[in-house]
Amino acid sequence: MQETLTRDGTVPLHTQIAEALRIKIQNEEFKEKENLPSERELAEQYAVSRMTVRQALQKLRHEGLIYHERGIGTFVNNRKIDVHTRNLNGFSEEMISLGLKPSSRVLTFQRELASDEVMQNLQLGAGAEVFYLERLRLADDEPMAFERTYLPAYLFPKLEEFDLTKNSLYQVLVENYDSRMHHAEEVLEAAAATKRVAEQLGVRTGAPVLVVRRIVFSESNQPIESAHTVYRADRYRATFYLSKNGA
Amino acid sequence: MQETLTRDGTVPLHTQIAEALRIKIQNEEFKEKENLPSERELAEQYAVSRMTVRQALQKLRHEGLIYHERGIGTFVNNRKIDVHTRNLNGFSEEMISLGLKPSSRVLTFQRELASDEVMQNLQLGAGAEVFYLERLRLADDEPMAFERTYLPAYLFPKLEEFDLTKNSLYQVLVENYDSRMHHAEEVLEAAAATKRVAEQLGVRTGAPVLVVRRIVFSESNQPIESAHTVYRADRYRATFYLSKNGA
DNA sequence: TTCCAGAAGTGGGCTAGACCACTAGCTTGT
DNA sequence: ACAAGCTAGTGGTCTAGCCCACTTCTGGAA
Repeated sequence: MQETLTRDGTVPLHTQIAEALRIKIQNEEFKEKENLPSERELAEQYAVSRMTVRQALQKLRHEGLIYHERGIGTFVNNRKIDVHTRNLNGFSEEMISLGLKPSSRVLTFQRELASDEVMQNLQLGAGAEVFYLERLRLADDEPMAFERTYLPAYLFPKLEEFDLTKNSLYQVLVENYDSRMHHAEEVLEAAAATKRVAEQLGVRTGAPVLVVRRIVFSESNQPIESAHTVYRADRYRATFYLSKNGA
Repeated sequence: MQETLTRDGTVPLHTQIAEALRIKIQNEEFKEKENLPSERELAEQYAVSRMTVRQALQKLRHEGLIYHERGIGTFVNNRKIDVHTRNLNGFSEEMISLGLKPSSRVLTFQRELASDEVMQNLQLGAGAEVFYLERLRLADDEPMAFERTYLPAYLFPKLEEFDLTKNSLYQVLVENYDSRMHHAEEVLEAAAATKRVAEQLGVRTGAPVLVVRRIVFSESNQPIESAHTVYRADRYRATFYLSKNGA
């Protein structure tokens, strides 16, 4: 049973193998035997070295899709479907994955001097300018969150020309500035809605809200965005997946 | 400059190398040149194969300590210190890492029939029994959180004999049942404090609180614990680190 | 029938090479 | 002075093996 891989060097073999296995896992093709073929079997099937197979498996293990048991084999992690694990996506992508229709109402969008807090978050020098974007985020046309976003102005020239009502901010950044987010720090806390936020969200003043502060970094660890999002507690909850050591 | 490793097979070489490099990074020994030696140099220094070095580096890269630039080299990620990233630790460990003194007041500790929700969370069958542990968690002798914990009774016989006022629950589980947590799912939401919780936490009824629901799994993906923790919003915030794809 | 030793199979670890794409700096020719 | 091309060095990928610790199964001895 020879599986075929593209060997023109455009896509690494271990990536192709990982993708192929990921699909088979999603289709539950291993469910009968409850486990994957051994590393040596896979190496033979794909006609690659065992090290390459191990590299592919490691990727899947890191994602929590599979786990190894020494001396026994490799197994599919049949944990309940990730209803929605919070990851490095923007609001739009997140709502879509939840089956909701995202939209935005831009309340403010201007270039301004960075405040001390923003300067520190974005690691900017004194006098640096930022884009300030204030949006009401809707899901199925109902208010879901109130968001304040700061972006270093020098990184995104002419950002003001884009329509952020329809487009995902992250999409604009990737497509027009080739700016990809790589990792982020988030701080979550509970708070009571202030008068202004309560009015926008359509809840009473003092109602509980979930506040998420997020700083997004590029691959070279440069801060790209600093955001402050206030979610309605009755409509939103954040799900995380935690793992030990990561190995 | 030959670095020495223990080669008796007790600790994998790549682990030793990763540890050695981690220490050097923390001591900022690479700061002058701003980068690490090349993989080939490291292989020579430690007298191992380059693949082994790469394995060590991959571990560090996963932790966000370093990053690679193709054709250039490997660099230390000089991001600000992780003040406190939420990870798979219990309350006690978390408070200690924050520099606070943890303690507990056990309000309830009994064996009981699992409710439907708990049954589902812990993947138990009908009629299964669980330990129910209700604790007020203190930091520096001030109320920080109100916690309800459920554990499958069949996994932890005689759990009732331990003093959970002084000891960390996770410590008891590891030391006495060899039960190690491997990963967890957490759901965070904001809420208003109920009367009972408010009294225990010493806040007014309706004050905002951060509710964390956590299910902890073993390495073989078996649910070990289901917890529901209500944190005072004015004393606690949760910090997470998010990364793309994990590669 | 029971028990135990061995064999076979598994993932974990490691080696000593190889070729590739990419970057930066140097050299050389204009 | 400048640009083009070369070269050395880097991480990315891959190979074809090897030994180890561990589990499970199986067949033979007690």
